Amino acid sequence: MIAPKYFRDDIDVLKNALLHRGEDPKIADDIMRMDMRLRELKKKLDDLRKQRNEKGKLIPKLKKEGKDTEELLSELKELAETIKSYENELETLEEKLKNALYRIPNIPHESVPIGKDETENRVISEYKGIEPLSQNPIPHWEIGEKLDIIDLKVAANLSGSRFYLFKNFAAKLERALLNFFLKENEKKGYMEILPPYLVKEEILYGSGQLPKFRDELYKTQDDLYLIPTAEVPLANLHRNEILNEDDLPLKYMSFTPCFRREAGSYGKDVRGIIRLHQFHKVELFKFTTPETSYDELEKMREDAEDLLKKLNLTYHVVALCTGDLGFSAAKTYDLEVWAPGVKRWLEVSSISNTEDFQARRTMTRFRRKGQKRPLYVHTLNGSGLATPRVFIAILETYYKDDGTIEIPDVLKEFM
RNA sequence: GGAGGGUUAGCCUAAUUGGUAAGGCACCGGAUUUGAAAUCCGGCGGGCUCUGCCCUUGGGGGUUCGAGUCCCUCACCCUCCGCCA
Repeated sequence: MIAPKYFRDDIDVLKNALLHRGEDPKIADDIMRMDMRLRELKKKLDDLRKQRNEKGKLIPKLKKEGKDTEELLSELKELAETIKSYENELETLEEKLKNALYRIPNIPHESVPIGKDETENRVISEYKGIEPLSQNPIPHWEIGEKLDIIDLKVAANLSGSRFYLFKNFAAKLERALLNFFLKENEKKGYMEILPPYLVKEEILYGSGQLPKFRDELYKTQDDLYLIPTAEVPLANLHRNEILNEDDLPLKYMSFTPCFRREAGSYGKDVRGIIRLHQFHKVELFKFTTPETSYDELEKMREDAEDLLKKLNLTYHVVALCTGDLGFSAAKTYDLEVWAPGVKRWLEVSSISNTEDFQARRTMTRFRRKGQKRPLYVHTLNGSGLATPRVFIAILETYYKDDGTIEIPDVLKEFM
């Protein structure tokens, strides 16, 4: 959530940010107008409440002295009604302002390239892994069928399209990958959290999925939502807390399934297991101070890259442009792995600094030594990493023409 | 699902028939000290346009001039019963 007070002097900063993201900048005017009226109302209410408190204290005093309180009581009754009506107006306005603010995306960092959509993203580095072991790499679904380890037909019978079912070697390889990720990340100081997979609505407001992306979420009859990523529970881990500066940065990771409705992606990635309603991911998450968050972003990117390097896979790093940036992010790197069978770059990690955007929504703060006022932390998230997309790259890269799959060395202990 | 008990600032604990949240511990800063302990002073929920004011007793609502206190409702925790991997 953005803070209106930062734009009081220069509303164009906000308008430009909205423009670069492809949003209507007009909403900025509405917000500043509401912000101004809100402050007026608060001031007015403060004064009225002060009057009420001061005069109310006189009542027991007058009674003790045996004096008549009737006149004062009727005055106070009127005052109470005035206060009530201002309170009603304030409440309505706060609701309206919050509603508007909840729908404003984060302000892009100055280093983010300006662009309208994903075509203007920038590839900033490329890592060359092992050459495909097959002369003529084939798509993972063909490998899966040949070896009888992926059964999309049964998955469709059980759950419909965009679900997968792994058998035997495939099931083991996916599990090995996830265990490998967890072990490597733990070495880098991320503490493992196993969170609930069902969360309350307000938790999704905190991380930024709601109110704008309701269509992407599965909701249960008890008004709990299936998490689309472990970022959701992790971002809310220290909700309403004031952390110690000495404890920062806090580094967490979670392995969870991720559930996404993928509404509006009909006809996209229909073959194979590239786009799914359920997949698995190890998520990395950090709570940092404002001045270290961009260094921590680079470190998190290196941590995620390290996993792909150890698997010896070809990948590149993409700096997202303003038009392709996610709602909560101020800056994002995508890691895309090369899948030689489908001949495509597949996004396996999206690493973002949300600055204080989520912290404002979740009220996650820290106190600096010797300072009274608590400050908002910065939060960062990134996959480290997601299956089965990494699985796809491994299958298509390590499949040999003799019909066997070589297992990367680092995975052997997990098989 | 049913019955009962509970929730006051990081923790612990008060608050006459309803009168405007009192203390303790811990922690932080300062004084004192060769240093430490002890002691003393100050701070120790949040916000603001900050000499001051407003809000804050699990959340929301109601009664009232005024609610920690009375009423309704929800959440969470504990105990027991039932069901259950």
